[in-house]
Amino acid sequence: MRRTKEDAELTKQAILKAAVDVFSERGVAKASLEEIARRAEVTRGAVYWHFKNKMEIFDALHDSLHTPFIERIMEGLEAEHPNPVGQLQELCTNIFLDLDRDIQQRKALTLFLLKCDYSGELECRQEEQVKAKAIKMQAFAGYYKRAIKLGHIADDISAEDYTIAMSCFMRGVLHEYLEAPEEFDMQKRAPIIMKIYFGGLRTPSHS
Amino acid sequence: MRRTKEDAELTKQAILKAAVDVFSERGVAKASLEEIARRAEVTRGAVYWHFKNKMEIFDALHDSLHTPFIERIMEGLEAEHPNPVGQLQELCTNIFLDLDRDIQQRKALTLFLLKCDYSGELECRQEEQVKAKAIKMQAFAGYYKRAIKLGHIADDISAEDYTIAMSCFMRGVLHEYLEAPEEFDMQKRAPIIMKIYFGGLRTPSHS
DNA sequence: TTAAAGATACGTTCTTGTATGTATGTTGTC
DNA sequence: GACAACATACATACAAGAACGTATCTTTAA
Repeated sequence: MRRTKEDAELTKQAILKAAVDVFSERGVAKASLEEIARRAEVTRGAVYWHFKNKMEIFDALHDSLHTPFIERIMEGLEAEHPNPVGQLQELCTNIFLDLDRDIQQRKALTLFLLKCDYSGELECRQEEQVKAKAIKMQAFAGYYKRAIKLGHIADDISAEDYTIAMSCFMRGVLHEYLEAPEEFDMQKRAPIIMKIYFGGLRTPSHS
Repeated sequence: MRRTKEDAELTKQAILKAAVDVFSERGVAKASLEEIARRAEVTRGAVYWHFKNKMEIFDALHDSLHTPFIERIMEGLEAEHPNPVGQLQELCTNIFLDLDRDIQQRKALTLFLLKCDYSGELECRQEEQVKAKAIKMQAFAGYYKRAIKLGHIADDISAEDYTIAMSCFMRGVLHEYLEAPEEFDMQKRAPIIMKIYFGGLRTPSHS
């Protein structure tokens, strides 16, 4: 038994770690607190001590794993770059290369994208996602606006549409990759498919 | 009570229709057969008469809705076209425009992509998906091979990579759209984002 | 000693699968 | 074409298990 505050924190982290595994294997809906507790080598009593219910565990995971991922994306966009499209391409490539190396982060993202549906109880969570997404989209759009102004990309399409298209592409890559990471060979493929996507955007004089 | 063969078929269809709704609202995992029966205005007895269990209902839905969708994609690719990339662009655009008009099909696709996770019992189903996908990818790759041979697109990238990139893009569009169909405005947006993606692929002399 | 940290025990709800009942169609036979 | 014999198409009832949430111990750090 763990009784110090530090040990209690360890227990909590063990529960969260076990939750990631069980959620991943069974899917969030069919995961039972009993199995999570067993994997963390505690009883359900400990789980209920640290968390109100399954959703609160999910929330805790979301905050500790998904949110940082989004923030990291934002972060990379802060510096003003002379070649916005090139910067986006590089950023996106690196995001996927890094993701391919970080198993823990990959597990978490798989969870949020593939292993749960946001209907019913989790519906409320989606609103926050929408809000966070709007901010992200705005940041991206800023870069496309600059690219248009600089004449790097065609100006008969709005920055918003460029952003949406890119967002779709990124999301699709994420899904295809996470569904079968071993077969995707991200290290080799990321630079290529990013080149296919972003390389095509530039006007002939700037490619 | 319905007793003739025709009426029994109506009952079965009613159950399937109800299942789509309940699956969509609760998610596949948390949907109960009791609720499906209630919506179809029958009892669980009827459900168990027509289907062995929840998974068999899911399979029936999958066969009746997802498979035709895939076949339709394949179909459009049979005719040999002088401008493969243009044909792909048109096909993809039309797929999304049609999907935006067909609520029933949209509901079903939402189900398979957003409302269920394929871990646990549904895992076996994924193998079929993988097989079907391989066939689809091969068909698509054929078109890119032709485009490369015709000099329409850069030849320093393989047809397979072009296909994967496209597949990612399409999937991303699907997800982004299905997550909030009302806000996406597919009718206006589909031609634009397809132009962004496919327009960029062509070599300067062929755009 | 007292309150945090967790184990144990219990009651309840939900869902599933199956067993059984029953009214209605269907088919073959004379 | 009518009626027995059977199959269909459900409804109802029941048993069993899983999972949940809570209430009640137990132990130990502070």
